[in-house]
Amino acid sequence: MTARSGDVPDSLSDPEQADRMFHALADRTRRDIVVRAARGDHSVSSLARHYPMTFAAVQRHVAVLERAGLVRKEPRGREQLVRTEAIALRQAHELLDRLEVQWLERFDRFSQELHEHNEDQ
Amino acid sequence: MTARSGDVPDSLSDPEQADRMFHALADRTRRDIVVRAARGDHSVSSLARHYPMTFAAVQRHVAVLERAGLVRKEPRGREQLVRTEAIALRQAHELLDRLEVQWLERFDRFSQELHEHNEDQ
DNA sequence: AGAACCTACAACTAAAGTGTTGTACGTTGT
DNA sequence: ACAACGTACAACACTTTAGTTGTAGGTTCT
Repeated sequence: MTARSGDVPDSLSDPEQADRMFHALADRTRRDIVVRAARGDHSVSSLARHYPMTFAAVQRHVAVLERAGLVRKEPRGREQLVRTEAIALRQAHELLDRLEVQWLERFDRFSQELHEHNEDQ
Repeated sequence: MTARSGDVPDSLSDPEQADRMFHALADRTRRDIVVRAARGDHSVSSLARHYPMTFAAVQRHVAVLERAGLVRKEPRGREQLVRTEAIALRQAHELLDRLEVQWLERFDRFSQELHEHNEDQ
């Protein structure tokens, strides 16, 4: 077995997973759900009460977050408790790191060249 | 004047700007453009040669990145040089930080409670 | 001037995202 | 058993997005 059930999808090596992750974060309601579900467990319907939309709409938002690996649902009697998956947020962090590192490398090259020019004077 | 021309939009306090930023990153081609434009300046058409789509399509991707504040176009003769805006990437970082911090706070409370339980034994 | 190149933008099609309502089914509690 | 609650999911309408092609205008170079 290469992956346990419940493992977080790998957004670092799978571009489509990265797509899903950033897309999931590109919505105000979904970001708010991530924050609430990070503070503590909430059922889908208790989450739904905070937003100006139907339960079904919030249910779909949670599904988007779940497919992105940002959130996990755990059945608890008749309700589903939603929990934020911290590992996925770290992955998003590392993805941004990679983009930023590229920039810094270029910045370093640039300032190095600048330095060499100054030495010529 | 409260904002200079060329300032990066504030994705931290403006939810719609955060939407634009994450949405811009939720596409493989656009992430790749960010990386290339971070390594060095590229015209839109030189960027376009790397992707299996028309120049117009890539031009639109650059426009999405530009509206998100992730990239900046600078006219250079007949071409437009695309440069990655590092500040915007930092803002995305900080947005993720906020989400993660919420989780860590909850984790701290949880481990604190756990600790108190252990002390009872 | 004229050819080649880069960009800007409108119009169009196809696909995906977001919300709604309605229906169905398991769970809880009286 | 029955009502109330929580969830799942399909069908539908509307909007947005991603790609295409076509047209037009400015720049570079001979």
